[in-house]
Amino acid sequence: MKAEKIQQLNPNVSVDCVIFGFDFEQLKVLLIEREGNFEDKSQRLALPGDLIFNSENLLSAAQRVLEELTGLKDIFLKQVGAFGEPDRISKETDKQWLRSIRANPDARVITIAYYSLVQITDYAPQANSFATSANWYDVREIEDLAFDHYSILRQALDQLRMELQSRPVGFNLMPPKFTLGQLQKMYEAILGKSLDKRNFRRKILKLDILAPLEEKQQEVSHKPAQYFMFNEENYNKLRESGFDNFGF
Amino acid sequence: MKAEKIQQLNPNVSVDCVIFGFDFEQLKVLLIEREGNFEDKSQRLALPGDLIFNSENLLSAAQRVLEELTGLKDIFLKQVGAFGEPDRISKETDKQWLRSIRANPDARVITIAYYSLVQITDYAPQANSFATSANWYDVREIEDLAFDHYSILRQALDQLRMELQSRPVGFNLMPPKFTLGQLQKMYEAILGKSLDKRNFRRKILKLDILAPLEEKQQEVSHKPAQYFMFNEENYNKLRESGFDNFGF
DNA sequence: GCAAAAGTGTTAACTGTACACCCATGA
DNA sequence: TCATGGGTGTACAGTTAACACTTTTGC
Repeated sequence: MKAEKIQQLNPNVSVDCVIFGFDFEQLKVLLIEREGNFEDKSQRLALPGDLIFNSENLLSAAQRVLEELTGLKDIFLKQVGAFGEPDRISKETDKQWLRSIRANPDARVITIAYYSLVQITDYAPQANSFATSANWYDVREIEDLAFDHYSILRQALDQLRMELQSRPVGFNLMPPKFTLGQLQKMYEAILGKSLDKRNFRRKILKLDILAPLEEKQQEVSHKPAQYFMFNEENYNKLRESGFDNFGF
Repeated sequence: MKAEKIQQLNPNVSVDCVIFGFDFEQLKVLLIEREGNFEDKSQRLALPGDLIFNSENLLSAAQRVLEELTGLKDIFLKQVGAFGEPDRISKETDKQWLRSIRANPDARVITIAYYSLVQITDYAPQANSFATSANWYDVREIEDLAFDHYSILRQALDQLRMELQSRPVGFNLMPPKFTLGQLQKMYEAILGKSLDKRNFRRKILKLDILAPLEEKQQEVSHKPAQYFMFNEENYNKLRESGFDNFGF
């Protein structure tokens, strides 16, 4: 590191990132595995997060920490909210772990959570810093996490579901070309319920944000599906304005 | 103050409260006026807010601070989010003011904003602490505030509008008995647009959360309106579940 | 009798939802 | 030929949105 102005960590404020991905089957979330002895595997897993520097804003801090811990760069993050019960760090294993990495392990910390959606295939997370690994986990299979991260995850998921009903956000999870069946599976994975195929297609197509490609699926053992891509212009327009009624 | 355990202020985390009220005409917000010399009146006005204690959770801190500054007690608050650009305290008048009241006036502060809705008639705000007065201001007339409070206010208002379309939240702003005309005015004040009377009534009544009273308006120089009150049971049910489609 | 807000229905367009069969492909 | 997911249309119910006149009261 060059002799830049000293980056001073703020002992009381951290950021945590809830990064969702989709593998055409299930909704996934990116978690880091921490060093140390944890009886329960769930306690070893945590959202990528760390203290902020005094000189950076919250969003940049979240982006920096995300990159440091997982290698993911330039991710669009959206704030979920602030979390910070005084007894947030009540689990003994978490206390021990903090003592091993922090200058001021007993400080009251409030954390600002952010969430994002990425295409899993675009990012190969790589652990750095105090994470021993960074991996995708099926959201449905997570029952607890370190600190209060489980409740942060739940709330981020709630917010994602809400957002999905008013904006075409979820499309971030899709690769550049995709089939309507894949898109529907994404909606189903996020909302946690199955949808009617015909109604889904009609509704999605009416938004006028998809453009069909010439290309079709190949080497699938069923009728090959049409590929689609986004009509970027209309897509962005709709992202800003939102739609009034888009409940499934 | 008794010899309780020492309450230690956290120098880096504050809370701010956006309290909305309705006077049957306009949407109001509760602001405190600060001591000191401010060229611009808008810079004298601020949201009620202050640093948190290390021992209290964020919500309790917001409730405590609100009571200290305005006398309002037991208000249900809802989190808007965290705000905290490093240059949040960029205005010279704000810096000076902080030096006059804070032990550590140059610390980086991030603030967690909360909002609420109250019946103006129920609360007579009384200034305390460093507020010289606490008063209701017409939201439409506010063009700027101290610190970054103006953008916090805008965001709280956006959230209130969104909430209003999915839950019967706004009803908190009404007194125990009210007319449908008054209720409609509240919706119009919050949403900032006028609504069709017949459609409004039909929609609201179908929610089945209002109960007509025997009583009618008196001494009004037009046809007296029926008074209504809430059907508490159905109202609470609907508050929890929300409604799918309630756009105006 | 006039001003002011209350109260009241209908229609047309649109939206949501439920539902079943044939098609193209690889194995 | 079978298994798999792709692709398609219709009918009914419910919801939205636009719109105008009569009523009751105080002055």
